Amino acid sequence: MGKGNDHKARFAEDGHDHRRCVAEALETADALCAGRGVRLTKLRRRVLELVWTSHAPIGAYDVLRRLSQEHDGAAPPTVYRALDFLLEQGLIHRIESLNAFVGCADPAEAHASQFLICQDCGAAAELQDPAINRALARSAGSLGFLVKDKTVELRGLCAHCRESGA
Amino acid sequence: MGKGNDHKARFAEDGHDHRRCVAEALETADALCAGRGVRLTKLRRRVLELVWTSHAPIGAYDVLRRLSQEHDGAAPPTVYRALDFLLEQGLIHRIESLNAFVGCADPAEAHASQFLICQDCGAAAELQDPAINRALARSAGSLGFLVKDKTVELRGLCAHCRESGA
DNA sequence: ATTTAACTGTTATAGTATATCATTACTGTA
DNA sequence: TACAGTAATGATATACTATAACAGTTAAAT
Repeated sequence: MGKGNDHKARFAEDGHDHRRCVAEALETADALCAGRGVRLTKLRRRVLELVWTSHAPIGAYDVLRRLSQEHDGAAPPTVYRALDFLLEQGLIHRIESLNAFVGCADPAEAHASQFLICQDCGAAAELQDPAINRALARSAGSLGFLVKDKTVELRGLCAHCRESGA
Repeated sequence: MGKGNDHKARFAEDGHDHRRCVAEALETADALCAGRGVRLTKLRRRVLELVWTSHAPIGAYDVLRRLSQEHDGAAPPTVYRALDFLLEQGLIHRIESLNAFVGCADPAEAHASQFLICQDCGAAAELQDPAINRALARSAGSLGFLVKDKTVELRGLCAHCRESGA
């Protein structure tokens, strides 16, 4: 997961080894948190794993349902606190139009990301297209608007679902 | 904890006559709905007026609170149905990152819009920048993704609030 | 005037998120 | 090691957002 080489969207159907993919994300998170002096506790790490394990963006209450199977007394704040930590550390993203969360493909650098969300298979692909960011920055800048945070979410059909379905 | 949508601010158009602005939006809506053969009922029209009057994005339950003052038995479905109709007709937009609704500045043509949302004054300015749409279309198209719906929301500080405050 | 479809009323409930205070666990320091 | 201070988690309650389901009413078109 180097930083320069990952600007292409990847949908779940690409046939990658998702177990390996999750394991790598967790290792990356361990290293990042250690380097930053913040604590990726057992609970937070497990929530991150649950988010990553889901192919598609997953809701907080779905995380809670899974966590509850192994963790007595898990309650909404248990999950939301962990998710908040992971968001702060850039380890996951929140998808506003779905009220759901997804693992960040490139957590080493803070970044505003863009998502392509397939309405058929539910997968979300993360983009970081500089051309989009340039266009947004130009437009906002021309109005004197100081951008602090961006939400860019495109919903539709991924290439795979276009072919196989509709 | 009521969210208080009594925001003063309207950026990009400081000092406009908002009463007039609302009246014009309602007239436009009347004409559009008549032309389309759909019914802008008294209730729907009043909800549209409440959304426009707020000027900053307003939540469904804030609309409900105001509607209840004049309309016995108003309940969540009362408001959500009206909002759904207005969304379908393109008379309002939903802002995903706020769970709130705002009047559409140009309802005559269906369009995906972009928003600049000021975190200080709460106002939302609607953009329709072709350069942003081109960048989005190119990026999605290059991955074979068929875009059906777009959410573009930039949060930060409007020019006015940048100067006067933070 | 009657039929039919659209709209609204009403109650209940699902889904998403946070406030608050008590308790436990970690970190640094004497 | 013992202690104090801070961070994290437990636990309960509640707020906020949205929809389901069915009954009753109104408007439009025959």
